[in-house]
Amino acid sequence: MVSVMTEIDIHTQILEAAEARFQQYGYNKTTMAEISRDCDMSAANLYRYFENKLDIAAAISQQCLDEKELVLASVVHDASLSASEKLEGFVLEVLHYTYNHFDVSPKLSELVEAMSAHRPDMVAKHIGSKLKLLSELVEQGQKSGEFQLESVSETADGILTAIMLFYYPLTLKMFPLEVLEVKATNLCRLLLAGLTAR
Amino acid sequence: MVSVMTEIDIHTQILEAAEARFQQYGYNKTTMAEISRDCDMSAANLYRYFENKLDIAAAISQQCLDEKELVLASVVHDASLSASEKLEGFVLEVLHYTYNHFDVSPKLSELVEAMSAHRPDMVAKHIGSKLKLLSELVEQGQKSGEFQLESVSETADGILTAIMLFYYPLTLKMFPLEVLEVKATNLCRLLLAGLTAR
DNA sequence: ACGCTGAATATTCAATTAAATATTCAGCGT
DNA sequence: ACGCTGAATATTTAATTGAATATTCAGCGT
Repeated sequence: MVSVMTEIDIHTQILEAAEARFQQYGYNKTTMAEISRDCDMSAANLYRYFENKLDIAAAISQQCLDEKELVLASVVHDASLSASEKLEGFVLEVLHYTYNHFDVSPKLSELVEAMSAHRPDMVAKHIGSKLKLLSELVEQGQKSGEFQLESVSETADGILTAIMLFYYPLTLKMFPLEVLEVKATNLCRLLLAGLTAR
Repeated sequence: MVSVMTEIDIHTQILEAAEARFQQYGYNKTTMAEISRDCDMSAANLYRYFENKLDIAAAISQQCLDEKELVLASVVHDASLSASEKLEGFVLEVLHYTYNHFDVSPKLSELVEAMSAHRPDMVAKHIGSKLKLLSELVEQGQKSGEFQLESVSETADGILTAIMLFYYPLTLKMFPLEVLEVKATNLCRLLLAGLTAR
């Protein structure tokens, strides 16, 4: 039992050390030796807890995505918001989350690159989660009579397609945040005009 | 007069030779020597007609964008289409145009990269043109009573934001064409639901 | 036996240099 | 003088190799 506890601790210890390094120096520039040193162990010992460096990055990235999904879920499940407010909150949350991530610690984009290249399933799963959340949101709006639409899944897919722009760092660097916020707001108004029952 | 004619011919001769090379081997791999050889002249002589290699690429890219804008304009100005049909045509045209470009001759993406990196104004101008076309489309729909909306410019901006996805080669390679077409259709339905007067 | 390490090996990265290419220019033929 | 070229120069790309890093593994201490 004690050994199990210890293993879990070491896992998280490694992840925390690695995350700090990735954040400050980026995925590519941090070495297994540095991570192991931060944990007072040999580099070889890291491999008793993770298959390889990419798996460490994947675990950290997964935490990140889980956290993001949690934030978005809290918007979708916030009982104090109307469906329209939820949609706008969802879109702005996506924009701000992505924007802050690449503004505060641009080094983390290396993690995105690595996962996109070597763990495409993870990215696909995340997209699926967001699609599910949007479906919930749309269905709630429909059930409450606030929205009026033909197909929940097609509508959710359409919304996700429309907000894809806010996931691309390239685009996000083309405009200042205020402009992006205006674009997000314009887009929401457009979408809501079609969804809202009249 | 004869010399002027000749100069124009040489210009187009160079552009055609370069375009063929760029299409087959890509921008990066074609050399000024090869282009000049195709035109039966020295490499030095190319510089009497274009400042540098990038300018040749820019001229070709501009032709390409002009052509694309012409196609989109023909959709917007097609009197036989309703405003809704124009919007759907516009979106599908963008999708197909981009898709075919990178499917038929993926090497041309090197031109896009080069222009994005070194001629950002060109890209911005093209976005502006599309925004103008969408504004026309929206305004026509409003004038005819088919659409009902608050602001033409904000609506056009929202639509352009929503269809940005269809400009990114990365995204286009994530899904097969049929899936993209479904996404485009879903998106159009969503947008039109909000625009169409009821 | 378990959890770890140091040293060995395999892979990746980075600095160096050689080669290819872009660009310039003095001067040739008309 | 005009339109062009070959050769010279500047810049970029590609190949090489040495160093750094990831990964493996035999074996040590408990």
